[in-house]
Amino acid sequence: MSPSQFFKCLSDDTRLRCVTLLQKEGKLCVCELTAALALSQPKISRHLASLRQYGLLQDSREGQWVYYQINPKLPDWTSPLLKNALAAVESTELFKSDLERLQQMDNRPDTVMCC
Amino acid sequence: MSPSQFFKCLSDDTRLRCVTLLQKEGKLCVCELTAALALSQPKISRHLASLRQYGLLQDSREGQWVYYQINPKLPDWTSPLLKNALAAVESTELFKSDLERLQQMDNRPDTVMCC
DNA sequence: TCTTAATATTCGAATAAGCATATATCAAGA
DNA sequence: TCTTGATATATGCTTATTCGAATATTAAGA
Repeated sequence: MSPSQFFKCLSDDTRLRCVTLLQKEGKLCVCELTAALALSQPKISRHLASLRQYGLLQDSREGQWVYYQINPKLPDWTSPLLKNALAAVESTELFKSDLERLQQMDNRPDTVMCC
Repeated sequence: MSPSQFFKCLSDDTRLRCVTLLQKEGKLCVCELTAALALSQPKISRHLASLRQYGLLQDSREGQWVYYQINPKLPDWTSPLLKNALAAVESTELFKSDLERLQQMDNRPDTVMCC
């Protein structure tokens, strides 16, 4: 992935919010991201797919759920950018609402499926 | 400027190369950027105008020449990101060529106009 | 197998981006 | 004022992006 492609991944609010949440939470499934961002499922899914195609995210299926996380095999130059992007987005109202909706979500798969 | 708008500014190769050169050189006029990137003048000018409209760049006319530089009044969260972007782009072949063409440019206004 | 929840994909439409070419503006100097 | 070099903008076109709505797929459980 080239630098400009990396920035293109973060150039859309929906994608940037997903990537930021994933940095903060580690691993989230599509329904959690859908609830957190309060957007339609196809919209979230489409953006996650494009982030995966660029190599920024990695997906893994666990039963019914598909989890996404930041691809651990990204080139070195991306880490500081991701870290500073997180810092920039974290303080926005938009992102605070995302986090709040995520925490207040009912039936989060992690808590339901355990053991 | 929102974070996603900031990233959109850097999501195009032409714009990213301009911003990177400007970070490295401080201040360049349109003809220098045109020579460095080896692209058409209208193309460069259009992208510079959009970077200016987003507030990422600042322009200043000095006689015939219009100089562009990184806007010194950017929000704080942009500085580390710009620094990271510079580091990421600097090592690319594309950018090395840009720098080389700039250094080998004839009649650079800075050198010609002095005193 | 039937159903349901989760996720992905397709389709068509609207909008935005990007480009090359041509032309306009602006400043300096003859 | 005329010309020239530097820069900006307009035009017409093509391609990308984004979206909502509908539909397909997948996995789990009854």
